[in-house]
Amino acid sequence: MTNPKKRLKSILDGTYQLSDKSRDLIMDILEYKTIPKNQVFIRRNNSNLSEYFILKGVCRSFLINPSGDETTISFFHGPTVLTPHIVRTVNGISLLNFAALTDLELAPFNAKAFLDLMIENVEVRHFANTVLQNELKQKVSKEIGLASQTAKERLIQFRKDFDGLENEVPHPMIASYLGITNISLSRLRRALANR
Amino acid sequence: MTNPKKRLKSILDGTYQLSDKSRDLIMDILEYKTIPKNQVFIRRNNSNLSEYFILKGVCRSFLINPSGDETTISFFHGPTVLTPHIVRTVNGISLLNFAALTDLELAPFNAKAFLDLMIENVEVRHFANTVLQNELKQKVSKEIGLASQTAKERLIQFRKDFDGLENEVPHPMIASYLGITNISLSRLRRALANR
DNA sequence: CAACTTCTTTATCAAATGTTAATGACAAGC
DNA sequence: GCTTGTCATTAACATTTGATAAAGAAGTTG
Repeated sequence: MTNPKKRLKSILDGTYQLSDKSRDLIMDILEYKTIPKNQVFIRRNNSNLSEYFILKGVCRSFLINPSGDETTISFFHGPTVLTPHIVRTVNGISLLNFAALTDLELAPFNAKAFLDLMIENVEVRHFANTVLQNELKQKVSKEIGLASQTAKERLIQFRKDFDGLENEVPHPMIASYLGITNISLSRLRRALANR
Repeated sequence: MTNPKKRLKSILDGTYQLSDKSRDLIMDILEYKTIPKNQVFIRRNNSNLSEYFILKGVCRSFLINPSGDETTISFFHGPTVLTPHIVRTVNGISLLNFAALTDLELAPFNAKAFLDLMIENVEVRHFANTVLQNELKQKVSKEIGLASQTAKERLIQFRKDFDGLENEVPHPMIASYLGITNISLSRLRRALANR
C-alpha cells in the first residue's frame, strides 16, 4: 500500500503543487481498485459517476463506429489522471469506452464529491483546472497534428508523447489513434528504421 | 441595440435555460464591441482575459506552424459562444489566434468576473459547464472524424456542422480545417456535385 | 515438438491526396 | 474598357495511403 500512495503523490504534485491539507482532502475520498487486462471499465452510453487516477498500467479511450471498427481516441500511461468526468460524460452517461491494455491499478473517486471539494477549496479548484487545461491542450495538439502533419510526422510525435507505448500496445490501436491503417503503420515503422 | 439583446438571449437560452435573475447577472458584466473583417482580435502568446459571445458574424481560431502555414482549428458562426477562456489560455496567455472572417459584433466580458458569478450562482455554473461540454464534444467529434473518416466524409460532415460557411469563407481555411489542401477540397466539391 | 493463435510484416494493385503550375472567374479600382 | 488582384478550378505527375491476401514471427498449449 506504500507504492500506491507514492504514485498518487507523484500524480498530484506533477499536476499542481497542493498544500498537504488540500492533498489530504483529495486522498480522503479515494478508493482503490484493480482492473484486469482487456477489461472495458467504462462503457459508452452507460452511467459513470467517477473520476480516476491511474496508479499503474496502460489504458485507452475508444469508440466503435457503425461498421464495427474501433477508433482509439487517446492512451493513458500511469501514473496519470484519466480524462475528467465532465469532459467524457453528459448527465452522468459516458460518451466514450475505456479499456485496460495491461492490468490496471486505479484510484477512483466520486465526481460529485470532488466537485464539492473544488467549490470549497481554491487549491483543489486550481488542480482541477490544470487537469482540464492539460486535457484540452493535448486535444488541440492532436487536432493540429491530424489536420496538418503527415502520418510519418504524427508517428514521430506519438513516440515523443507516449514513449515506449509502441512496444506495449497492439499496433491497430496505435494506427487508429494516428488516423491510419495498421498496414500503413508497419510501412512507416520500416521507413523510420531506414532498412 | 434591441437586436444584440435578442441575439444574446438566443445564445444563452440555446445553451442552458437560465432564470431571468441569473441571465441578468451575466448581462450585467457584458460589454459590446465590433471588429472589422480580417482583424485578428485574439493573438497567440498575448494576454487575454475575456470571454466572448459572438452576436453576429463569422470568425475562426487558427495557428501558424513553423513553415508559416495556417491551420484552422475551428469556425464560429454567430450567434454563439467563443471557446471558453480556460480552454484557450494558460495563465492568461492565449494559445490560439482568433480572426474575424466577416465584420463581427462581439459581447466580451471579464473572465474573472464570470468565474466569480459561476462560484456564487449554481445556474451560471451549469451554463458554463454546458458550454464546456459542448466545446469538448465538438473536439472529440472532430478528432474522430479526422482519425477515421475520408476527406469526402469530413466535407459532408462539415456542411452539416457549418451550413452555408462553404460559400462565406476562403476555401484554404476550410481545407486546413478538414486536414486537406485547397486543391483536394476543390476536387471533392466537384465529385460531390457529380459533374 | 507440432498445432494453433495472435500479431506484424510484406507484396500487389487501386484509390486518394499532395505538389506545382497553369487556367478560369470575378470583382475593384483606374 | 482595361488592368490588377484574389480566389477557385483544372491538369499532370509524384507520393502516400488503403484494401486484400499471403507470409513471417513469436508465444501458448497439448
